[in-house]
Amino acid sequence: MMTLRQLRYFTTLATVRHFGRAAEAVGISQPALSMQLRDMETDLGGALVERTAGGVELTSLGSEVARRAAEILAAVGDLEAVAHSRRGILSGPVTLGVIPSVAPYLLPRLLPHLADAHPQLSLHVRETITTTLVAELSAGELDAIIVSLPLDNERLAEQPAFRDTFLLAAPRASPHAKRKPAIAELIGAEELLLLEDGHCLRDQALSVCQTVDPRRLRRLGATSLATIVQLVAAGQGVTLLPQMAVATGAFSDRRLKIVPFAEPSPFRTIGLAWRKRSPRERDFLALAAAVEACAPT
Amino acid sequence: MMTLRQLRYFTTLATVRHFGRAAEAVGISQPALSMQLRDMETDLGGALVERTAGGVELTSLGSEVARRAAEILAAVGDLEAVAHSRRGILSGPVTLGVIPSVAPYLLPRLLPHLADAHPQLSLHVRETITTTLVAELSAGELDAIIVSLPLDNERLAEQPAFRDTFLLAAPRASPHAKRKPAIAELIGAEELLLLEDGHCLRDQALSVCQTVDPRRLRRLGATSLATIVQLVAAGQGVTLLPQMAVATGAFSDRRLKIVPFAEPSPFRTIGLAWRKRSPRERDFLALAAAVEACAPT
DNA sequence: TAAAAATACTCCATAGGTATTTTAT
DNA sequence: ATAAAATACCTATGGAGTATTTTTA
Repeated sequence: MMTLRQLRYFTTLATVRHFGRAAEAVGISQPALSMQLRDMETDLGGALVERTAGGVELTSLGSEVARRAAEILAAVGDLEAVAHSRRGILSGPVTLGVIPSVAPYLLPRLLPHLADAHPQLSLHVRETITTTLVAELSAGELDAIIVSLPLDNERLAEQPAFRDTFLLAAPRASPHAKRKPAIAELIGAEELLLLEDGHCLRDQALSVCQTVDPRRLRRLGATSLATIVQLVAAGQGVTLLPQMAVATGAFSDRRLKIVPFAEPSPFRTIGLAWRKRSPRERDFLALAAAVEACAPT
Repeated sequence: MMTLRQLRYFTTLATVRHFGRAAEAVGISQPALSMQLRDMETDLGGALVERTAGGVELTSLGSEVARRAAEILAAVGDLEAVAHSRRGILSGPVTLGVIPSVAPYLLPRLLPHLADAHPQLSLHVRETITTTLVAELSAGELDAIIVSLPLDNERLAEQPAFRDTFLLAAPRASPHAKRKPAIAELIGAEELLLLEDGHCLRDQALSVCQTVDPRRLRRLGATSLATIVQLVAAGQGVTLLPQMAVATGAFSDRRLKIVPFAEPSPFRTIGLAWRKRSPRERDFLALAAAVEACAPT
């Protein structure tokens, strides 16, 4: 008789295509996974994978079964989710992804707030760039993500939480620090310091500074705003900071001047996204409201 | 962690609403079912049923979960079905329902034919009236049914197999036996002998003999054509027989005369029906073809 | 008090671990 | 020759059975 355990193991194997690594992924030994798969193949009356050196390939039956198994597991996940959400808003396990330019400034306020307002909520947070978050969200590894909206993804639902305006950070001695409001067009490509490729903040800053040629930027490989700001404070250039980062006071360096742009200020919209067919929409709307309440201003 | 076993047990409990009888239905003891349900409720974090004297009632969460569980189990059944059907056409287990006015004349030819042509097929046959068959088919207890078409059911797919014309069976001495072709309008309500209510053959015969007032029919409570024919042979009246029943030679009684009606002969269409979303359509089309090949003429 | 579900306990089937062998490139 | 999956064997978790108690109408 078919079991969900078998479906879980098999979908992992279908993704990883390697018995050993799939076993590790589901937290069992390789022989245990081999056994379960053998039982499943006996049950279904046909091979699901072709054993090759260097791993496994799915048979045509295997891909069909993998597709259906994924749907079934998603339906089971939804069933559990509805049940949990019935216990009250924002209770039960939620796995949340957050972009790096938001996480360090939002989470210190959001997490205590949620722990207080929703003690039944068990929140797991993962921090990485938008494209990875969207992939993991779509794959069901995350329940919701906090990113810059819109995502323009058919299968995801979105809820804006707050507007995050951009400010210019410049060394106190720099001509940019004297000028108020700041003028994006006066920023040179050689002085603009940005996070490495893949970070949405980089793309947003570039769309604000449209006169800057991305190819002429300095290659920094910086993965955190704190690093960039240290460079700015040391007089190495200027950067754009999201207001929420400034508001936390993390960058109150004496050597640094934070200057707003002219109205209408450039901004990005931070909000929540989740899979459209998720039965926990109510939870996610509540979560978005909590994010708005915790947004540093 | 949720298991399919729990879903299977719970959907049964949700149907029969009684721990003891649900346990019996799934073939385990009552305490075993209680345990599984308790685990499931712990898992989901809420009560699924309210324990009352005289049985159980579903909570609102319970009905939601039951609905989703049924869908999941159906999806699992489909997954298994596709897998089995990949092994070749008409292989694996198939549960087939057949109406009583067809079963005894079709099955003696169909079953050996299938056993020969599709040795991998494991066929379970159930015989009852159309309304019951449709209910069991919809509930997933049957995979396909052989009935008189059309059923006019949104969720079912149909495939006609053969045309079954009606013939008049009368005592050799009766005036009906002298007349050829037979004339439906000359049959009186007091002489027409039919199967009891619920049998589609009864309704079909009545639509052929539109001059007969159903309320004036004799109440026989007969559940088999053989019984009716015995009464006809004994001179108690006349009846309509499907050609397939006549063709098997089961009713070659000396005292009996079988007379065709004028062209175009009245007829019914016998065919197969199955759930539209079933992944075994290929199998059922093949089965319908086998039925056509085995139709007695 | 009678019917039904929950609890207590015992047993065994099976999922899973470790060690090893087989297989395929 | 090497990496990967299958097999062998052992352990332990948990599913299920019987007997019994608790609950509720």
